Amino acid sequence: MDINKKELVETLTRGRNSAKKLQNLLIQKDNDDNLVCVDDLVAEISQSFYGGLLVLNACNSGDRMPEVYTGKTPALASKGRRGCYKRRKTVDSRMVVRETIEDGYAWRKYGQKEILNSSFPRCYFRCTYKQVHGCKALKQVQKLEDGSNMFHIIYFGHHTCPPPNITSSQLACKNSKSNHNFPNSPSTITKDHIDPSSKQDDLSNKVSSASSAQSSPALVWNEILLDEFQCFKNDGSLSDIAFDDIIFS
DNA sequence: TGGATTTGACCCAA
DNA sequence: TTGGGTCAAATCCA
Repeated sequence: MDINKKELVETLTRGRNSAKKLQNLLIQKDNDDNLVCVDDLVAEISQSFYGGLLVLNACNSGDRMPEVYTGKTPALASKGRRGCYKRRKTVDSRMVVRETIEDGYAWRKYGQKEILNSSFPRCYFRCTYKQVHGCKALKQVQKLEDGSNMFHIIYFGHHTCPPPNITSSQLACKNSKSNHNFPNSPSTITKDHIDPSSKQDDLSNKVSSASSAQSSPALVWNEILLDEFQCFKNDGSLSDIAFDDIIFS
């Protein structure tokens, strides 16, 4: 347990440091060469929070420490002939763990695979507007094994299509009971796509803010981090820690 | 009827 | 050799 706490502190500290670096980069924003670095930082921040969540879950359940996401997820990519592809570079990936898989964008499911040693399939989505706007955004969704009803979501690439007509503040916190509809999102996905057994769960109508980060990076990422923090806090795991203490101290 | 989803096959990287 | 990412025909549904 103490080891887990130490691991959690280290993981969240790493995320905090990455967030600081990212914040500085976004403020400077005067060098295009920083873009790849920003992506790396974003991925690391996301991974740090995911790792922290895994540690917390392990603490709560008394389970053995899970392996923390390392960012070395093999990935997909281009095509040509059927089944012909190159695995995607992880530098352009962003990972989140959420109770909901909705994010306001319109996604079209193009595949689903049973994953070895995993109870739940991994689902593959691409932007609905791939044809119209040539949007290359992709998304992988897999339900977590820990019974927490949360989803491991990995975004690849960025939306080049127009963003959904919502602001990040309109996006719901996962623990809110309100529902949101997005008229310009013809095919927003729900939990049913990943876990059909969850049809009765009204959480399926919630949205997340993760993939809206492309529109205004600094502000939105701040909100994403705050959102993640709120969820940890609502889990009861971070009740005595302030958001600013973790992220922007 | 057209767009979205399902699902088995294909094929590459590890 | 095998796990996993993608394709595309079949099917579903509004």
